[in-house]
Formats: sequence, C-alpha cells, structure tokens
Amino acid sequence: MKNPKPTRQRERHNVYRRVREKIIGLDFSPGSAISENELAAALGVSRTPVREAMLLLTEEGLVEVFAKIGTFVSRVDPEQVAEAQFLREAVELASLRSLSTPLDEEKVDRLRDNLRRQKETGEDIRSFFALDEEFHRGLMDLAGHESSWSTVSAAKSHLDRARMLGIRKIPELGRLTEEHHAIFDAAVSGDAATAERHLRSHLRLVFADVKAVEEDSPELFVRDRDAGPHRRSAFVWD
Amino acid sequence: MKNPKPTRQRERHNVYRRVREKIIGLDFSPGSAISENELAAALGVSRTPVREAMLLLTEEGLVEVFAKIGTFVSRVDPEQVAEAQFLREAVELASLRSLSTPLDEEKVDRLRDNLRRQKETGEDIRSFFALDEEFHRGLMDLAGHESSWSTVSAAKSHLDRARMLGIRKIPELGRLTEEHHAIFDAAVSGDAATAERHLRSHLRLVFADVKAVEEDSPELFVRDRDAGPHRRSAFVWD
DNA sequence: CACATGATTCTTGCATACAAGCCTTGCATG
DNA sequence: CATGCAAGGCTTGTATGCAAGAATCATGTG
Repeated sequence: MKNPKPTRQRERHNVYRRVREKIIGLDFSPGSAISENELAAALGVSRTPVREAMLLLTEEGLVEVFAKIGTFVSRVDPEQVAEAQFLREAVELASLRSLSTPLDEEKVDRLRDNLRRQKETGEDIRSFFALDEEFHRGLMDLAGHESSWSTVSAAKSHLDRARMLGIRKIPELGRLTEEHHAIFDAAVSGDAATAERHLRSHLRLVFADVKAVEEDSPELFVRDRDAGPHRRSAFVWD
Repeated sequence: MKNPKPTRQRERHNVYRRVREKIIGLDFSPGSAISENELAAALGVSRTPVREAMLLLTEEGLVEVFAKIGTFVSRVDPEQVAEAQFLREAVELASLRSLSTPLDEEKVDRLRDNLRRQKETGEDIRSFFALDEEFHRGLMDLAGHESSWSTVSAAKSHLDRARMLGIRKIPELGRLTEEHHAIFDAAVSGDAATAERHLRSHLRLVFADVKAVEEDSPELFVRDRDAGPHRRSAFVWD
C-alpha cells in the first residue's frame, strides 16, 4: 500500500488517534465531558488540532459537540449498534459471496497467522479485540473489498464499544476464535455457502452478547434521546 | 467584522453544504484547486470554518488536502466507484431482503409520490438525480434502515459524480423511472425475490453506464495514482 | 537557446485572541 | 432555611497572525 497519502497532519492525527483509542477502549466513559482546552493542555498542543480531531470524532459519532456548552463522549446508542450490525452483516456476507478462486495465498497466510495469534492470546481482551478486527478486515481483503471495510469499520464504532463491554462479560474468547476458524476453513476450501452460514451465525452471536450487556450497564447507553448534557466532567488523562 | 451575523455556528455547515453541492454537481471540476483563502474571501468568512468544511469533505473523499501545496477537488477514482457500487448493492439488497409485512403505508405513499414526480420531471437532470436519491433512501427507510443509507450515501460520492456524468450522456431518464417502478411494485406486492432481482439489475445497469463514461471523459478520472497535483487553479465562484 | 539557481509568492498547519452564550456559584433577601 | 438573581467562569465558534515548505518565475550563465 504505497498510497501517496495526503501529507500527514501529525498533530491532528495524533490527537484523533489517541482520543479515539480512549473512547473505544472505554477509558473515556460515555457521557463524560471533554474540554478542548484541557485536552489541548494535556497533549501540549493548541486548540486547533484538538478541535479538528473532535470534528472527525463527531462525524464518526463518538463525541457530540454542543456550541457554548461542551463536548461529550456520546453514549452508546442501541439504534446505532443495531444499524451497524445490519450494515456489517450485509457487507461482510456479500463480500464472502463474491469470493472467487484462486485466493491470494499471501492473504490467506496472513489470516492463518492471525488465527494462530488469536489462540495464543490468553485473556488479554484488547489484543484479542485488535486481532478480531484484523481478521474481519482480512476476510474482506480476500475478496478485494478492503476499502469497503473501512466504511463499515467507521460506521460501527458504537457497536465496537458495546462489544468491548460484552467481551468483558464473556471471557470465552476461545469460542470466538473457533468460529473464526470455521469461517476461514470453509472460505479457503471454496465452500462459500458454509462460510456464509458460519459468518452469519458468528455475527449474530456477537450481537446477542451485546444486547445482553445493555441491561447490565444502562448508564452507558442512551436513555432519553432528548436528554441534555451536563458539564459535570469525569475527565482524566492517563 | 463588518456584518453582524444573526445566526452563528452555521458558517462551517454553510460552507460545507455549498462546496459539496458544487463538487457533486461538477461545478467544481475534478482535479481543480480550491484555495482556502479565496474561498473564505468569496464566502465572506474566515479561514477557520472553510478549513473545517474542507476537513469534512476530505473525510468524504471529495477533496484532497496536501500540506503546503494546496487543496484539490479529487478526481473520480474508478476504484472507489466500484467499491461504492459493491457497498450499495450489498446494503440495498439486504435491506430489501429484510422487508417484513405489513409495510408502513405512509412510507409507501411517499415512494409512490416520488415515482409520480420522477415521471413528471422532464429532462432536468438535477431534479431527477435528487428524486432518484430520495427513492433509494425511501426504499431503505421502508425496511427501517434509513440510517444505514446515510452511511452508504456518504461513501458513494465518487459514484455519484460519475453518475452525474453518465446521466448527462443518457437522456433516457424514463428507463430508470421504469426500473424504479418495477422494484417498487414487486416490493409492495411482497415479492421480495423479484424486487431483489429488479434492484440488482437496476444498480448494475447504472454502473455499466458509469463505466461507459470513463473512456469518454478520462481527464476527470484518476489516471496515474502517483501523479502529483498542480497549483493551477480553475477556481471560480458562481 | 537550454538550463541551473535563487527570490518570491503561494499554500496549509498550528497558535493565539476575541466573541457570544450557558452553567454554576455565591450572595442578598424574604 | 429557602429562593431568586446577578456576576463570573467556562464552553465552543470564529477571526487572525505566524511559520515552514513547495511550486513558480525571473535571472544569470553555459
């Protein structure tokens, strides 16, 4: 991938990346406030790159900005979670369906290696989460639809946070790895129908877990859609 | 500041909306330069809202910003067009598949009215384009997946520009309306399979038209992916 | 004429200053 | 003690200034 990327606007991208990690990783609690000034000071930059990062996160649905009131980490919206589920299922299944032989051996090897690392990963949820993400992207890359994965990935940030909660509750990461393996095996053996069945089942089980958590930690989810934010901040950096 | 603005905070959105329309409508030619300073002066605002609007357009893939070089309307990327086609087909078909009776009569009526207006629209390409967009969104709304449509819609900006070119070449808008009608009739009659078939055929015909145009106006498309941009500007506002 | 080279003029990225409005807090008052 | 109210602190939105670098143009040289 030798893309002549538009020049890396380093500060903005750094702020974006770091804050996004904190939000997805639930270090920044849904509903809490983020002050542009505090964040800028903590990161040693001015408000400009911070502000632009917030704009990107807003577009991604991870934060909500209210003029002259404040910026807040958005609560997990069950509606958005469900829509992301629908979107990813539609796209990932279509991608699997569009697989054509012969498969790119290098990409297959990467997936195989990924699965191996999944098994080695013990109880480290974050590592597993990253590997899971990489696996699904690799699966779409196999069909040449990696760029569509970016779209799906960006749209499913609410789903990801919910999954982060779900995975914490269900430490049987091995089950997920097994499902991944079943999908992979069917895909490389050319049995698209079976792969499709396994993938659908896998995605729906994940979704079921997510819904189970919603009742457990309701304070992290959207309650009243018209509820106004408060300035009370739970902001801490590191 | 010379003019006291009645409503603030909308500057960024205004800039974004206006520039986006110009780009999608091909009033800003793919490959041409956009100067933040010129744009700000032309719109009577400072660079800040302009800059932030450019950031959003960048995320949407409509412009490319090169630090210390310039901002350019992105050329239509056939790869992105193809990926958008894949994405929309996957999502729209899945949406149609997920239709469950009974259908919301109000939404059905809206679609019916939309089709009526499509017939009345003569050769006005922009009006038809807007109605086409509204039709497809309405179709997804029928299945309760309107918000997924937003994602698809945002991802298919390159496809849209290509279609804008394609439609100019093919004045038989009536054909498209007929296809829309076939999809709609099958959907409301509960024949999901037929609706799916019509929709797939419709989307692929549109895509075929797009590809036909690529050879006709190659200067608007990405040629050499490593080609550097030039500062030569074709910037005009109105 | 061809070509190298330095000055100039743009460009965007970041920092800073100002504007406008909401929220909180503290004080005065019944 | 409870409550109303005003002032100050904090918020984001916008404007502006500065810096670094890339492309371009003019100039000098072979």
